[in-house]
Amino acid sequence: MKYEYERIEKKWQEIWDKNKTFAAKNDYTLPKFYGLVEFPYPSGQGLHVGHPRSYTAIDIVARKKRLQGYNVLYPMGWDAFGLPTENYAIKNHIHPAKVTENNIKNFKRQLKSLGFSFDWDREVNTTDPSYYKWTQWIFLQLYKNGLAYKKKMNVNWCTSCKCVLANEEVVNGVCERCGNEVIHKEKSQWMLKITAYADKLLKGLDDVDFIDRVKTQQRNWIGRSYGTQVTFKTTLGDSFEIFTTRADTLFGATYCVISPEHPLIEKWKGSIKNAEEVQKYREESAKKSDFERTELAKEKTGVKLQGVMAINPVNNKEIPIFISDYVLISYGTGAIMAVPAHDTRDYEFAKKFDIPMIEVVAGGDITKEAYVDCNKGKMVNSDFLNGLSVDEAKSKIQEWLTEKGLGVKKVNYKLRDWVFSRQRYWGEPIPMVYCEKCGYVPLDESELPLTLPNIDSYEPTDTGESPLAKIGDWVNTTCPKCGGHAVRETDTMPQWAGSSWYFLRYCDPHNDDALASKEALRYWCPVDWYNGGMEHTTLHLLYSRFWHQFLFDIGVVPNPEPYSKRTSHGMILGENGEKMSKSRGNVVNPDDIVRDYGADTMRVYEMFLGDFEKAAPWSQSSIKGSKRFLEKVFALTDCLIEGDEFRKDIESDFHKTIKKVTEDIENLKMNTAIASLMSLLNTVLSKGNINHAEMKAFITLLNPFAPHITEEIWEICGFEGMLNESRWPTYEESKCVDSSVEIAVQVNGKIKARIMVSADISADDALALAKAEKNVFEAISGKTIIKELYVPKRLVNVVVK
RNA sequence: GCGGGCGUGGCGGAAUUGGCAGACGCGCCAGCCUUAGGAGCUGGUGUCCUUGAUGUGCAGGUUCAAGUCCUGUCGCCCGCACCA
Repeated sequence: MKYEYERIEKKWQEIWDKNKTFAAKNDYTLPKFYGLVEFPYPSGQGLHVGHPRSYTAIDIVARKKRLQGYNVLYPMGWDAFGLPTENYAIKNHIHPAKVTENNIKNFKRQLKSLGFSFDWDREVNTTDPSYYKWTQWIFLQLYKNGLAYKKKMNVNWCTSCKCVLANEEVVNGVCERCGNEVIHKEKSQWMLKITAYADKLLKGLDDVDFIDRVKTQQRNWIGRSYGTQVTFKTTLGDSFEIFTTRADTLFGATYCVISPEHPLIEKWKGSIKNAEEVQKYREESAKKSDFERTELAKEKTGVKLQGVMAINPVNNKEIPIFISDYVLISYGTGAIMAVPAHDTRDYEFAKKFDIPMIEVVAGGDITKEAYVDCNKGKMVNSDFLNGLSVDEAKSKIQEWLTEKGLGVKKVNYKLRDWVFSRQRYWGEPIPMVYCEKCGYVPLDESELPLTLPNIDSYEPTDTGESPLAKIGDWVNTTCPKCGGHAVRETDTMPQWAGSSWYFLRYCDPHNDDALASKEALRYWCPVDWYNGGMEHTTLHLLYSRFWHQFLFDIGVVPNPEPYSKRTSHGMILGENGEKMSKSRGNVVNPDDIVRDYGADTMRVYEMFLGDFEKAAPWSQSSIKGSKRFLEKVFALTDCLIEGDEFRKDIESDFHKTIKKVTEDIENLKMNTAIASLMSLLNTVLSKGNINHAEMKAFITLLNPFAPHITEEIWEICGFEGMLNESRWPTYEESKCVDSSVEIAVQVNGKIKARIMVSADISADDALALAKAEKNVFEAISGKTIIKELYVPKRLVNVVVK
């Protein structure tokens, strides 16, 4: 019989749709499994072959779990707010809502054509007012708990999107989305106080099963460091604070540096003799974009302040103060003490400005370079610290500073608060109004959702105001507090808002009274397994953990952490090994693959093409291998024979494969799971036929990977019911071993022979058999045996001299 | 610079975690079938000269035994990037 994938796949997709085969049950007594993949942004380009890599992998897990008796929730939805849609809408004069609707339709068709077992009854859409009502509700809770605030600040401004970006959205000084220049602009923005959760976000990582690189990346991003905040007095009679992790080197501090944005400069204006020069430097660094600033990072610049000196608290020596943009206003106190002998940046700066150095840790050669990694050295030139190790000196100086009230222990983070407002149309309106009398006032929860007004023109403005600002009817409103005139906030939320909690909505997607019922959340949360891209580690993944921990703190969700387990897939590259992109012309369209090879082949191929976690190039010729495999599997229906048990001679092959596939799926080793199924198929084919028991086991194991063809074979064979209602096969450990095995015989570690022995042979017998082999006998005769080893089921090694 | 990861046939990749390197697939070669093959089937396929040597980026080391562990070194990828 010919393998007609097109007919078979269409047939089963319709049956699954009609029967709602994969709808999660609302029976909260069953053991549950919640598998999650990142819901896509429905772009105009349609599905990328990268999407199915992640979706197929968790689909395989979900389908296996169902066969193992779990109540499985495997949902799908649309992260549909966002700039590309808005830009497309502007260009083509179609409303973004309409563009979104069309794109979703196309995405949904594509996803369905791949046979994913999503529960389509729970589909969510972040642009649906009944959904973003709850996104806005969460924002109000954040506001009421002091975690949302408005602040005038220097923000990242994308010159092309005409919109503010979060720090996480600026990549190498350019806009993450469009690649255009990002500059600094002073604007008043809504901020979310993610820094208040820095410690919780770090601590939570200890309790979850995330792959290490995700944990490490989040830890580095949060960037906690322990140090000391030290007070430096100045010759003007005032003082300022610096932050250092190396208080032990205080005696080596020969100057201080403050950031160009530091408020002290304004304060000292009257006393600074070179005010003009200083002002010029400040203006220059303000003009620099992030990109320029990092580019120029190699050569240090700065200006010495004339007329004010800092006083080193440990020895009361006067040292100069510089301003330089290598000190960031956003980290620590925006001021540092510089120890050129033991810090490479300070060293470089001191060389350029000819500032003296004092070695305070012996062991390096400071005429050549800064001695930074000096844990082995002893303190010198440091008065009461002399002779101590660095660690000893750290605690001693800390004690001393505390006693004199000159320095306190301090923890600093690299993490910044989250810039939450965007000056664009296609996002959730922020449910706040501004009243002249009352200031910012939150909308009453009963007013939610605050829907986006339907307008004709949503072009961004050059002034940096949201397009919503132009709609008088919408903007002008009354103050919920005093009833007087007020104006609405016209900025919208960033795309990350809707995706920060979507997995909660899947639990109970049609609830009008809450983001989801308590019962549903208690049953389904946390997500048991979440797979997604590494690129979201410090964006979506971190943001959603923050929101979730907050929702836990206010009693909305039952667990502090949203995801028990997080894995990540590698990218699928173009055939030439480069990233797939339109401009490189190496894009593969999933529709073409489904049409030419079938969904099952596509699924098997994407799982077989390499290590799941690593990037792998697409290979059009390799797909054929997966197609051939499925064709051979289908042809098994022509050689089916009776038999309700595995035949003895191939029984262990089946048990071993069941074990391997079962374990490999849990470890995302889909490539080796498929390889073992291919091997088993080859074994069966060499026998010439397959019996009922063997067929059932084989196609059940293959079902999660290739669901359509296996369901069809089940029907052709006349097995009872449907495959998706059957059970995952089990194995017996005792039957996974062969009774006799081939072992290698080595003499001095070199292979001389291979012999068949029974699996439970004794060491003595194995050695005796081995030494009787001709090659072995010749190699050892006349020599002294020093050592004899037998590694059960592996090898024998005879060591001679 | 810091952090994470990786180097195995012509290619994608396996290797029970120290125990027969190259599973499985692609490609390639030969044969069969065919008017034909970008189809199918069978067999072969790390390298080198036949015997049997050799082989996991390179150089050392530990061990009866190293792709796997240790030291050094070279190269590549990802993330962060003046975080004091």
